[in-house]
Amino acid sequence: MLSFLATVFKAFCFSETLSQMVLLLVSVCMETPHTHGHAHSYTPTTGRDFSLQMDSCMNPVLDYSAQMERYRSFANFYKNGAAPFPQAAKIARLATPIFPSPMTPWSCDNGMLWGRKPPAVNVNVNVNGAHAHAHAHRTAMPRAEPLNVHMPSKMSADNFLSPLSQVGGAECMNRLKVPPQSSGSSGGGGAGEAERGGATFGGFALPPGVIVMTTLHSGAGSSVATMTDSAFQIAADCQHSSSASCSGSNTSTNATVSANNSCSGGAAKRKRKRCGVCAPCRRLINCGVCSSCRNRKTGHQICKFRKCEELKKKPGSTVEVLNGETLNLQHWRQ
DNA sequence: GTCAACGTCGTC
DNA sequence: GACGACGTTGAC
Repeated sequence: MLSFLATVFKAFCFSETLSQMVLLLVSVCMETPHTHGHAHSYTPTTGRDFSLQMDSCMNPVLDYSAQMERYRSFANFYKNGAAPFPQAAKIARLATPIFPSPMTPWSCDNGMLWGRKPPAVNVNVNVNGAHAHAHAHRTAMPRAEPLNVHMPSKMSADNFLSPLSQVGGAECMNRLKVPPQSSGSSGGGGAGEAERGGATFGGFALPPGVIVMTTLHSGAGSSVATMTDSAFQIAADCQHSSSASCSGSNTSTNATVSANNSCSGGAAKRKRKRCGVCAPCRRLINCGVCSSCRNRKTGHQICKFRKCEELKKKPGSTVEVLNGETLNLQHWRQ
């Protein structure tokens, strides 16, 4: 009987609505034990029985305050220097912001999310003054707003999933559906689509603010939470603005970009712009625990996990090709 | 003016 | 090379 109920519930969770799906996934992930060595108040269940898993899945959601306490304990743990901050691989696993709400899981001086519209992204990377069109038709990153901006106001106080829960499955899919990438978006389809088009989940795109979690239930009943690269980030807004090119754009943003970049030709050294398309650029959340985040006030540096891949390289060392791939010239010459 | 963040420099 | 501090730029 329990097995039957478990099966029914499992099917329900994975088919009814995305919200219920995410609820389950987040709950499972909350159960994922972490390895940074300090004790927490909750007791992870091993999942011998699915009904037990269900209990363990639901409790973290129901007991939201307890979960927030857990997150805060993480923050205090690292903030107090109780242990060296784990390296990147560990960060992705431990510091994954499984945020069940717009609330910040740990204190961060910038509130984890961008609070203002990012500056226009770099739409062309040039070498020797020659410009290349940005492959993505976007002139600026979409404004990253607190998640509850997009949600009904009552949501934050009650259930972070309620807005999604209030819609049926079909409507939910419609809401989540991101307009398909324009075929004219520089012809960069194929492998790069997922990268530019935001996170997808089970064949449908996810809107900004949805954290993608995937779980694998092994035959032994143990729940394993895995994450895609996009899981750590809030899916980027897929809305692309008008084509960004040095010659064709008539938007003010593009005009600015053009003026600020090589199209103006041999301008003095200027701040480079984030490419806006690499994975770090599309990440909207500051990790809150890296050195850049911790030293935000004095370091003036962007979160290490949001540092543009292009800006990490030395100026002039890369060239962007039309299909969106970036080639390292130094490597290219070898 | 405020704020985010790039560039640069000094230190380790 | 990594890191932190600071000046500065650019968007708002």
